[in-house]
Amino acid sequence: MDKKKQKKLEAAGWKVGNAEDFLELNQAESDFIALKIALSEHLKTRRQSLRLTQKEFAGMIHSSQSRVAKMEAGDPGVTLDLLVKSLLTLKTPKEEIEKMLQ
Amino acid sequence: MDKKKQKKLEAAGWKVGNAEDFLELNQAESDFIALKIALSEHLKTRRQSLRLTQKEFAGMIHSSQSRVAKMEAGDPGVTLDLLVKSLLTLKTPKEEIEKMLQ
DNA sequence: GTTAAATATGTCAGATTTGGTATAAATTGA
DNA sequence: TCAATTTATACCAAATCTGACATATTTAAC
Repeated sequence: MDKKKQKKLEAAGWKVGNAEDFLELNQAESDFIALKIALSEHLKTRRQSLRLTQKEFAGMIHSSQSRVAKMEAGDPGVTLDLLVKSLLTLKTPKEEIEKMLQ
Repeated sequence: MDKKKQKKLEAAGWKVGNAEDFLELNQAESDFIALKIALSEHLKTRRQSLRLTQKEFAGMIHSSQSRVAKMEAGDPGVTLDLLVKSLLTLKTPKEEIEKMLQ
């Protein structure tokens, strides 16, 4: 890493010159995974509270029962896009989405 | 739509029997688009406040300058996943992410 | 105005995600 | 128990998204 960039990152609160920048990326990645898991769990809870089957809900979001199952299982091959679109379709209150951000 | 499903949806606060279910889906979709735009604008602001160039930031998230430009431009072909990963990499405070949810 | 740096725009092959389908396993209600 | 419903798992071709690259445009500094 060149000195110029290092100064900029340090000014921005980054720790550099060791393995920290690598660790920080991992932190972002694990935060991202944690967020997806929180969203998937919430999706399942909310669908169930609305007494909708996976099949019924799949129809509402123009998807399939199997994909809804994967969403709720926290399958890595499910995008945040799909999870958030689903929660928005179920009109999840903003306060509940905020809670998921810890 | 069959009666059974209609009852379930009505109990969940959905308006059915007219064009509302169609409109509701559009509402979720426009909410989703609005969220992505809010995130992209915030990403640009935050990168700039950290005095990072698009190229420098691209390196931090193992992407390219052109993709960062597309993210910040609110390009439809950019996923929420990429936007959120980017914001997490920049250690965006939770409070700021919450604000973006209106 | 010139130059260099930064950003925007267009393209594309490879990778990932998608809905759909099939079917297995689990849950429910009698 | 047992049949019906619901959910989980596996697979696939089509669609979408990705980083990379080329290049045009804008911005900044002199």
